[in-house]
Amino acid sequence: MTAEQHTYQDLTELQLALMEVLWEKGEATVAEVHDALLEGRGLAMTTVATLLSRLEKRGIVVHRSEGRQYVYEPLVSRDVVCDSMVSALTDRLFSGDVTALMSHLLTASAISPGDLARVRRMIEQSTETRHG
Amino acid sequence: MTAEQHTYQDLTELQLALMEVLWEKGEATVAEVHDALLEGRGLAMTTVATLLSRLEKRGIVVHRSEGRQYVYEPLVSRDVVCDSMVSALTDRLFSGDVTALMSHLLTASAISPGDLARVRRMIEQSTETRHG
DNA sequence: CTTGTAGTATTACATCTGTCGTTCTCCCGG
DNA sequence: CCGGGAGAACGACAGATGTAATACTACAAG
Repeated sequence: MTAEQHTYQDLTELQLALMEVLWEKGEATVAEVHDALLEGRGLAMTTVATLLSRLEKRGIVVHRSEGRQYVYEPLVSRDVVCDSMVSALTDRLFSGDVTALMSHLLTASAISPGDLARVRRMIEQSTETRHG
Repeated sequence: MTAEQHTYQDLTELQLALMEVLWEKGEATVAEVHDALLEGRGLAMTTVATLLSRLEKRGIVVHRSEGRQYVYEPLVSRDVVCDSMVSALTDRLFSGDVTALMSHLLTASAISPGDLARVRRMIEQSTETRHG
């Protein structure tokens, strides 16, 4: 349990949207990210460029030049970000108690019986994996 | 499934800390909140006052005057905030799929066998509650 | 060599957050 | 009636974020 440094890599909705594009494509030019985001939000190209460069300043992505374009590529995996953000929430709201989060999900939240069954199956698998 | 309005009440770590005090005490003066937070962070009284008034502007707390002091009191329950923040995360990271979050918690995260057992018990209870 | 243009770099601005210092006010003790 | 304090009101400032206009640059076509 050497996990004690509080360096959550929390991303906002918009930042996550950009990253999502990079994660999916592996890498992408500013224009490509812009196009991929066009569905839904009408951001200017310069806006996307700004966002991307800020993300780079934070060490979350890097770019290389290709011709006169920048090709961005993620430096952190989706999994790492998920872990980080879920952990942050668990810490903030439930003092780091994962089961408390689970409990919340199972009760307060609107979870359908079908979901419940699926989750139960997941748990069983998890248990087996551990045992075997 | 009429849950489609995106009005998450997301609170930051610090804002949550303030709220935690109010939720615990039911209500509190600025000084009381300040004192309760002193352990760990050394915020100035004015800082706490500012934070609290900003929270009020957002409709999350209210205050009444008592003598020459302000007594703040929460307007939203802890549960509502938890719901909101967990939903926000689920939406952002897993497109609203609660089971995906669960799955993440069961695999990627460090969850102990004991926790797993506890969760399984919770699931069983949940199922029974639904059926019975 | 000139110019249009695609694409990056720079600058800007509003809002939110964390953090106070300073000022204003009003009540208590003398 | 007056001065000191306790506490609220106001204003400030820096950093992050969302959003973009404008300026600059370098290459391709003529």
